[in-house]
Amino acid sequence: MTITEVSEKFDIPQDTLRYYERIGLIPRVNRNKSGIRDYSEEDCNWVEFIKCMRSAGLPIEVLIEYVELFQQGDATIEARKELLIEQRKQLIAKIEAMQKTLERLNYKIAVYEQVVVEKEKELKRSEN
Amino acid sequence: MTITEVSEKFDIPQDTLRYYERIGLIPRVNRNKSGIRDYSEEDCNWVEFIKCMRSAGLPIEVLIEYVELFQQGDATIEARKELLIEQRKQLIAKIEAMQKTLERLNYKIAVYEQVVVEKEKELKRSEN
DNA sequence: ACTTGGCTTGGAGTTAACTCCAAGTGTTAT
DNA sequence: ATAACACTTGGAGTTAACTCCAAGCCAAGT
Repeated sequence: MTITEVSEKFDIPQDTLRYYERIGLIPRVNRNKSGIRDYSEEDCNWVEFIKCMRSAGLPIEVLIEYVELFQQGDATIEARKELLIEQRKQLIAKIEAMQKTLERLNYKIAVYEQVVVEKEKELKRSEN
Repeated sequence: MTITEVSEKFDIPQDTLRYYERIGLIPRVNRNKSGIRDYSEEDCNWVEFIKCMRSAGLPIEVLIEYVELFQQGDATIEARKELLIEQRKQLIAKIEAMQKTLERLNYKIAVYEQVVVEKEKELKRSEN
């Protein structure tokens, strides 16, 4: 797959794909004879995985570490697992905080709705 | 309340509190005769509200707009309500995306756990 | 009176995460 | 063969959201 195809498939700018590769957020992609990137199936899986993790706010730094561990082979399986568990913990906390904020927004919106209703009542009263 | 107290109460750096006020993310706080901030009850409520919304990732830009609308009085109630509804929509989407990522992390961790178990079995076998 | 310490302001600096750009190379169409 | 085009690289620029800093003010303690 060319970079253009991958960019379209995952809706990630080409510059971002190159940037991710440069900083080691995805393993290095193979080039063809003329030096142009040729994404393999596995490369695509990495891109998709990273996109998913980034969209949930996992920091790039941590993901780079994960990729580095992965490239060191089986000896780092335990470390990778621990890294993911730590990130899961933080993700759960973030989701919980957001849920709280959501409830607060719901409440605030409900109050505004009530205010609007009151105003309409007043309006009707004054129309008589 | 002094800025030091507010900073400690909400665990927000003083510089951040000043910054929030400077950019209009919270309404201007009154100063005493010698020009020092004296946070009222309402100021504190704003700080707490903004902290909550920011922690859920609502952009500063949008919150500034909310504060501006608020300061324009009752005529903007409908607009404020709409703004909050839009932000709620986006927050729900974000939470859903994060939940998906969480499930994926759970799955990945489970796989790693499985691998670790397999490795242990192998080890035991080779010990015989 | 003088130092200490917390506060003020406006402005500069930092960090994370892109995003853009210039200069250059290789393939394809005319 | 020459233009058009997609791609390459390394490096510079941008954006959001802080974070730090210098210079100065003012009240309290010695």
